[in-house]
Amino acid sequence: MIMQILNIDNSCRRCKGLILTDESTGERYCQSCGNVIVERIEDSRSEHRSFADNPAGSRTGSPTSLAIHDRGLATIIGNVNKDAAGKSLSTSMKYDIKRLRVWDGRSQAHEQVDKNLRQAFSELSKLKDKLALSDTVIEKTAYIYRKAIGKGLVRGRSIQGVLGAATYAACRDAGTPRTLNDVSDAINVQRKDISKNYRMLVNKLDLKMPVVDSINCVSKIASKIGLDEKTKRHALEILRDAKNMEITAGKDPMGIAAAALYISCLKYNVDVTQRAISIASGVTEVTIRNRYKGLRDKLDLNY
DNA sequence: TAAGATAAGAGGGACAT
DNA sequence: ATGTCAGTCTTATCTTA
Repeated sequence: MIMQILNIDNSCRRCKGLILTDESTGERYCQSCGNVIVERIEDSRSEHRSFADNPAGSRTGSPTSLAIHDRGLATIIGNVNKDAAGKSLSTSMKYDIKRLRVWDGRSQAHEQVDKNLRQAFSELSKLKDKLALSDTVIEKTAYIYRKAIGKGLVRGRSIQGVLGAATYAACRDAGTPRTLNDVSDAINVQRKDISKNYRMLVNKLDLKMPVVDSINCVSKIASKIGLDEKTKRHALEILRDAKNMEITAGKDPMGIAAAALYISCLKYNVDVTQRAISIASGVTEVTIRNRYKGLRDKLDLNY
């Protein structure tokens, strides 16, 4: 329902408004009505294929990325004992090159580390699709994962567990609203493991994580259910008041956002059930009710 | 069928031992 | 390091309108 096929002319089906892309969240949304079209961002980097008028083909080589095990910069020392001019090498030179070759091989393989990265980044590209993550988040995830490997934090833990944690951390850092449950479902690792690894990463790598803002959560939920702009705005007002009264601390931001939206729906007589909001937000109905009660009592709302 | 109530259980932070 | 405690959230079940 909320997902629509993207029009060829890049305009919103509902109101013909211009479609914009939010680089940080990877969401494509309508400029005028806020309707989220599809939560996926295509890789907009240059393509690497040869053209008829450029038979040599590669202009720049493959793009370098942290999310490739060797960053796309692999270099191998060949196995032929010839120099650049094709002449055979001297005996002493052959020896030196042999030594080089050994070390080159070792650095290529990086023993376990390189294997680990290969596997991790293959998982990461699957995650990118499942969670509709932007390139920014992917690079950030790869960066965090590399740091974790470098500190030997992956040893004794599952690759997927740590990668999931790195992904979650990258999302938090980029302000892309993905919950532990989102990541957990996508990578098929128990939520508690991701969360445990996430805290470990934050600790050991001294990551500075911004607190999840319930305001970001509102638009995520609202677009999933397809609520209009007016309802959304009122929910944001409720959130602002709630924050001023300091009744949001220690609560799940997603839960607060869900409750604020629910209240907003009641006010404008929008026919949305707690269940619908619960599914869209990933928090249970009970939690929504609790937050709803809390907000209603503290803010003197009479509906 | 949606909303409200209640209880049991899990996980994590704060704090003391 | 380990244990306890208060507070939060989830799951499950029952009642109410």
